[in-house]
Amino acid sequence: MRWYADRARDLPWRRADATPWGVLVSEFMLQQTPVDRVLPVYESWLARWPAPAALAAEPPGEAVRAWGRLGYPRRALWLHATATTVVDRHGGRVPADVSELRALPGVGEYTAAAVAAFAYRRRTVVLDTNVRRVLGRLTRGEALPVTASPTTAERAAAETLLPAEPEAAATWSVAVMELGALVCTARSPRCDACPVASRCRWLAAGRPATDNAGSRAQAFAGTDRQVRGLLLAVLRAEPDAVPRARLEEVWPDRTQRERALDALVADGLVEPVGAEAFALPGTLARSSRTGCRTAPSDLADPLHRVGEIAHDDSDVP
DNA sequence: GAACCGTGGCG
DNA sequence: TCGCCAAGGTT
Repeated sequence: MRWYADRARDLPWRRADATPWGVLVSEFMLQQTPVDRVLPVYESWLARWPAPAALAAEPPGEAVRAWGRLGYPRRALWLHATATTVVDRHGGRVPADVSELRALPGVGEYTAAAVAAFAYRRRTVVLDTNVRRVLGRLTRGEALPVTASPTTAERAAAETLLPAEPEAAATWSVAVMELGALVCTARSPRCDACPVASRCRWLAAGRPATDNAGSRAQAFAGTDRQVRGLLLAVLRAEPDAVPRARLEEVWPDRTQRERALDALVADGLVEPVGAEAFALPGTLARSSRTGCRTAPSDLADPLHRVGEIAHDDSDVP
C-alpha cells in the first residue's frame, strides 16, 4: 500500500470526484481491454452521459456507436441495459450492494466486487487477472493462474490477506491490481522494482515456468468474431441504414458473413431495416425504421432508398 | 467446464 | 511473423 501511494497512476476513475457511475463505466470498459485504450473513450462517454439516466434516455445503438473500437461491443449493450435498470429499479443511482450489482446485465463477480469496493469502499474480494497473478506468484509460487476462473481456495486465500478495515481493504485491492499491471506483469515482470520481492515464493524459486494448458488463447483471424467486428465497424461509421450490398464488401464468404450478421441481429447489436438494410439498434427516425410510411414506388429500389429516407425530413410527421 | 465474444500492441 | 495478453461475462 505504501508502494501504491507512491507509484499509482493518476486515472480518472480513481480521482476523488469520480462518481459510482464513472467507476461502473470504467469497469465495463476495462474488461479485457488495456487502460490506454479505455482512457479517451471513458472521457468522452462520461462527458456525453454523466449519469445513468442520460444514457438510458438514448437508444442502445448510440452506446454501441460510442463504444468505438474497444472490442466486445456487447459490453456497450449491457452497459446501456444496466443504465436502464439503474434508472428503473434503483432510482437512477448505482447500487452499492454486491448482490444488487451482480444482478445487473454484464456485471459478474469481479465487476460487482470492484464497484462495491472502489466506488463505495466496501470490503469485498476483488479477484481480477492481476490479483490472481500477483497472489499466485507471491503465495503459491506459480507463474500464471492454472485455472480459467478463480477457485474457491483462491478466494479464501485472498480473503485472508484482505485488510479487516473496509477502507483499507478497498485500497489494498486496487494496490495489488496496480502492482500486477505495472510490476508483476504476465510477460516480463520487473521483480527488481517489486516492493514485496523479498517475500515472493515464485521469485525465491527462480521464477519457474508453470504450464497452464487450460488457458490457451483463442484464435481470431478468420473467425466469426472478426467478421462481426468488420460488419459492425461499417454500421458504426454510418449514421443511417446501410444497404446489405455494402456489408457484403467486408467479407467474401457469403455463408459466414450471413451467419455473423444473423448473430449480430440476434444479439441486439444490429437492427434490420426492411429486408435489405441494417442499422445500429434504435438509431434511425421511426419513419425510416418501420418503412410503413414509405410509398410503394419507393420500394422499387430499396437498397438505395433506405439510406436516403433517413436524410429526408419531408415525410416525418 | 467449454465455447464464444473484439481489438490492438508487444515480445 | 505470430502467439500471447489485456480491470470478464454469458450461454
